[in-house]
Amino acid sequence: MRGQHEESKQRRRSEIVRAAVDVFAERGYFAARMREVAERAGVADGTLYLYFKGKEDLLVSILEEYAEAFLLRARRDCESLADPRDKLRRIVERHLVSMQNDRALAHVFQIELRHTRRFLRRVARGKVAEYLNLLQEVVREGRNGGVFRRDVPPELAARAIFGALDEQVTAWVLARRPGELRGQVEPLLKILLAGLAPPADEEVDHG
Amino acid sequence: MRGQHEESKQRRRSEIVRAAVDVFAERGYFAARMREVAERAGVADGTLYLYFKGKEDLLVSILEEYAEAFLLRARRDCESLADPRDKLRRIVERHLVSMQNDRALAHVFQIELRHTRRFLRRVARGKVAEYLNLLQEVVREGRNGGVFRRDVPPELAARAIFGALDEQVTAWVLARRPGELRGQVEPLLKILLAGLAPPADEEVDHG
Amino acid sequence: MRGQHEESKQRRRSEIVRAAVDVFAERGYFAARMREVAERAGVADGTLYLYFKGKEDLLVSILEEYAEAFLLRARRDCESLADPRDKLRRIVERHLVSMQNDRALAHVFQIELRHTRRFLRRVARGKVAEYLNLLQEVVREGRNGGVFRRDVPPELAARAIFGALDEQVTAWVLARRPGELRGQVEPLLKILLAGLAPPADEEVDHG
Amino acid sequence: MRGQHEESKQRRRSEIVRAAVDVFAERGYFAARMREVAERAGVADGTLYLYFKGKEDLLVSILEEYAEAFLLRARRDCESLADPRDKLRRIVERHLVSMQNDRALAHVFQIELRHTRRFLRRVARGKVAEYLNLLQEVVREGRNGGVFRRDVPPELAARAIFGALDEQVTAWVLARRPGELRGQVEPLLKILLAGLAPPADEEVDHG
DNA sequence: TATGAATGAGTGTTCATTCAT
DNA sequence: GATGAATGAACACTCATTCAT
Repeated sequence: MRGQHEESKQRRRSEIVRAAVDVFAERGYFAARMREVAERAGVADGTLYLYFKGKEDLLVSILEEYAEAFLLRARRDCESLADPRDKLRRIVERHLVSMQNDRALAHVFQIELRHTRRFLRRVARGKVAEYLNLLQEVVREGRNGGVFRRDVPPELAARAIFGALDEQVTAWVLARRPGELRGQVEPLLKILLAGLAPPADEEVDHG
Repeated sequence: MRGQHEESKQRRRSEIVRAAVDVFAERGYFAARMREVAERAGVADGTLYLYFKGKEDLLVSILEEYAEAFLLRARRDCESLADPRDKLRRIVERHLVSMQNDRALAHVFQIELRHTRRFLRRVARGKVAEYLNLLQEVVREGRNGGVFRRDVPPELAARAIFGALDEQVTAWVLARRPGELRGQVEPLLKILLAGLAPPADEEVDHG
Repeated sequence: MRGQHEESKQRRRSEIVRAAVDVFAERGYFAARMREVAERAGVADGTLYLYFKGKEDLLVSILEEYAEAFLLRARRDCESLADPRDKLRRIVERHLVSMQNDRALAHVFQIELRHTRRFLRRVARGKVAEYLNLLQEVVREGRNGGVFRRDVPPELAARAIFGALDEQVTAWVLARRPGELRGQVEPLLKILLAGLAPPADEEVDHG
Repeated sequence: MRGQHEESKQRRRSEIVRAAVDVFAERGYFAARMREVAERAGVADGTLYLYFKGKEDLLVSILEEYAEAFLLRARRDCESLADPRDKLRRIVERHLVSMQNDRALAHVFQIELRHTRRFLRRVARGKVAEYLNLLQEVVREGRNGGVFRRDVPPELAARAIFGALDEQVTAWVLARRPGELRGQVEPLLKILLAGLAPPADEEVDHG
């Protein structure tokens, strides 16, 4: 049957992507060997090329498979919540918890995906751009709703939020004895929400 | 004279480091060829190895030469100012302006220096750690002085500040049509200072 | 079929070893280029490394492939003969004739295999040691049988035999107009057999 | 004064040659660095080239300085003795004792001087050829005097003598726990003299 | 589809030698 | 003569990718 076939193909693809995450996290992208990915996935060298164009495509696929899923969940979260501050809260929480739940993946996201300018510009930042757009949207909503300040450009605010989050994760990934990421949700939110809150003297739009 | 000799040696070293910054920024660290660095610096291939152990040492030296200078200036700034909020303002300003003034260097800092976990952990993050320590110190002072909030760990706050700054620079480096980094100083400071300000309900230490 | 596969693999391996013998003999080990060996064997550069660890392993393999075969034949010869003098005669004959039949190989044996102390000690001399052991065994037998002198240590005698043989081959290999090695069998044997014969005044063991 | 100057120049030259012997013996010719030779001799890198054409010339000079001296002494020995058997005895003794007295030099002679065919043919074997000529001369005298056999070509006999000697030294140089070379003089002579003695049935020339 | 043997492009680094001082 | 900083040619090996089976 066709469907079954498709499904098994998809499953193998995912297995290979997972193997790549683990190998890239262990060895680093450049030191990682396609052969090792193949071995870990339980297939022959050549089989990798039936599913992926090459080594870089494998990296891209990691990003697509996992970042896409993350973005999807984040967008759904936002749809299900009304207050932009709640949306932000949920995003921060999901971001940190997701990373904590899969350290190998976090490693790949924080380090391996940032290798070359070309890659960064064309691929990785594409997903980051989507993420930044989502954050920007939330910020914009908050501005319009009067719960976030209007005196900073939403793009800048979105980048600040992402950067603050991103750096917590990077530090955690590189730490020899990593602590808890989840525990950083609340303190980080305090800073971000206070930082985004309208200043006392800000004129409010009284529709 | 010995001093003159030492001096000319140091000058040549710096010329090579500069050539490396430019080549690494243009091609990326891995795609960069030592030969190209040598040509750009106006020396023979082998001469590079009289001044540096190898390609990676060249990367490390970039970090050391420029990051060290940046840190030194940042520390001096802090010493010359009393209010932690002013210190933060000056650091943010210096960070963004320094990067804007040397885009090739910014490129190397934001992208090329993050290549491998080993390198990141052992070398690049060493300097970041120093920077984070400086930020942490400022935050701590602010807490003690009652101008910054006490309900978030200073390490986390420092990472949030650094991350927010870092992401602005990365976006600027990757942008096809980069705008002004300097113009982001004030809006970013608004967010950071508001985010760090003591909440209205925080108990204040009245010495 | 598995056997066929193994067989073809073995054949290719031998072809590469042969190519290496010829190239090493022509250019010398250090001046020889792996690329040239590959070309001569009709394979790609990288293929060499599927069969051998590297350039030195190729040298070792020459020794193993050919010296092993020589030693095997020499041992069989000895087993098939009773009189130690006949054994010696056969060894000398085989040694000189083998070399004469493959001058490129002789070149590699006499010169290229002696390059570095480390190599000599660990590898080449291992085979020489086996050869010396065989010669020693023959000498010892001759002593016990009363046909060889007892007043010299068998190890020394074995080395003298080997050295005398070896030097004939070296001279032949280096000669611009090499003569016949085979013709040296009889005169050399005269010296060796007379040199090893028990002296007139030696006490004989009358079982 | 000119003579003094020449003398000091000659002394420095010898110091460098000695340094080369030691470094080549320790590291092997190829692994040896000119810089190390210079350091050991207490001169700057460039100074080596005031005394020698290059690395290979240094090797040649070792041969010339030491082999020449050896040959000279050997020739004098022969002149001072009448009986060819005594000459052979003295040569064997000198050969083994000289080597034993300078193991580093022996190492260079037995191994490092045999590196490349070109070198071997043009240089090293030149000295060996002189040595072989001397041995041949002794053998020829012995033949004429009726004390050595006539049924083997003197060249072959000379090579057999040299080879037998040479192999004792090589084994000693490569031995991890080298014994005494001097002790091998007598047993080796027994074999050689017996091997060269006229066979019982040989017709004797009664001039 | 899957295999895995074969391919071959690509480069950092060493070190003998030179030569301006 | 002596120095030693500078030169630049030279090459084994890896590994992502292909393709005949």
